[in-house]
Amino acid sequence: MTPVRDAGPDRWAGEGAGGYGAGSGRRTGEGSRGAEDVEDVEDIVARVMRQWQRIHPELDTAPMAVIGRLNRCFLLIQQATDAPLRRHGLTRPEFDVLGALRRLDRELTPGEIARETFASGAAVTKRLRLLEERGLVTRRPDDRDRRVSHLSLTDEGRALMDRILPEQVSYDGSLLAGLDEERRRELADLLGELLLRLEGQLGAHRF
Amino acid sequence: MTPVRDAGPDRWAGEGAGGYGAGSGRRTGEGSRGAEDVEDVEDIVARVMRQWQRIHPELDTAPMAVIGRLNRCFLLIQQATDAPLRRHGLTRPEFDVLGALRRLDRELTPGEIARETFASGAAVTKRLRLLEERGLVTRRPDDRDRRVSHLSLTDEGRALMDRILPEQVSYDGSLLAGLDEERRRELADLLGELLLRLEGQLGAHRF
DNA sequence: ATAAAGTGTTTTACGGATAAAACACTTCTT
DNA sequence: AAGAAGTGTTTTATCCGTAAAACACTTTAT
Repeated sequence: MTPVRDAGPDRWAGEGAGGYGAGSGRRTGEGSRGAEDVEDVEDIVARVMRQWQRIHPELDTAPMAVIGRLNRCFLLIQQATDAPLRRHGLTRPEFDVLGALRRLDRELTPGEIARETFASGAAVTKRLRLLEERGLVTRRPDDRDRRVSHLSLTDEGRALMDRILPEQVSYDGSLLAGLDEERRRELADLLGELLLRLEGQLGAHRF
Repeated sequence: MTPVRDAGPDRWAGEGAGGYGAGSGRRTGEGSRGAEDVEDVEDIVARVMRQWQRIHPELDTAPMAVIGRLNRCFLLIQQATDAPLRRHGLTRPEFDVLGALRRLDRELTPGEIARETFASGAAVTKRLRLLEERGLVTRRPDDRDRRVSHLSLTDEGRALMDRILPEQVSYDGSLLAGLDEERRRELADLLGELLLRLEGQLGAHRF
């Protein structure tokens, strides 16, 4: 299972540089030789930072080094990981819904699913309709409160999820293959710290 | 300039957990005390990993620690940084177009802008129309090849960009405020390494 | 008991992005 | 000098997500 592109006529990347414009894919090096570890190759974000530095020499572009790269990594990873999902006929948001139902391993209301997957109620309504039509989830009315219903995976939905998840995780692992064990751990830790801070600052309004 | 939420009736986060479902914002700790550094608070991704571990004890969830957090950080940051842009009447993709024109500091064709901002040609066409109508960019026909035109910033467009960019960068800096200098550098380095590998694997088809 | 307020979900209107097709040229080939 | 291929850009049809409104209740207050 090798990470390959998804292709598509007009499109190639996942839309939106996200950061400060990102850059073209053209590499700096000349004739591409074997796997000679050149070590002075520049990633897209470094190139963009250099461009900005030239225009605004007084500007401290340091934040781009983190945020820009985060954006760009996300976009590349997102694009890569969407492909295997699509092969199973699922979009990522749909996968997220099924995933929430599977990992919490109980019935969920549409509202709970929305909160769990960080989606709007409206979006969840639509996804559930589709997933229900495809026989992956079922709905059971609440008998106390007739506004709400309880959703759960069908046997087929659960089977699909149990088939896809390990694939997806190991595919993700292959994307990280370039980094050794130690660095992956460091990266995970640093991102975890950042995430915790961000949740504190930005996610404060969720409770 | 404090990082605040964007609000919006139905919505709150930026849609799409991106990863393996992410989790609700409910913190694990009990009564929220002062700023006592509890240190054993769990981020959303850790919670989700724990949930999966319970369902599939044999599954190696390690990749989620990186990819899931990357996704989640991206989403939170994206949501946060879009707000100041919107206050200037710009969407992020529009900002990316203006940014490309500013930092490359020369005329660009629609195709070049598309490659530079990782957008589809169709999307760029629309954005350029809007930006042109707003007087932020101008179009000059090529006189060799009548298919192409050359775009550049108007004085107003350049002024806007020069006003916004430092704001945006320092805003981004404030999002990273939780991490000390050393960790920011480490994070930038690790992400840079990852990005380079990803570009090699996934971006191979761009040249 | 009834009205007012609140909550959970769905519907509607609309904007933005995409894939594919259509255009409008330019550049090769013979 | 045509005709065929290729290239850069725009248009079209369609999908998907959101914000806001609408529903369909339940709960609270009087």
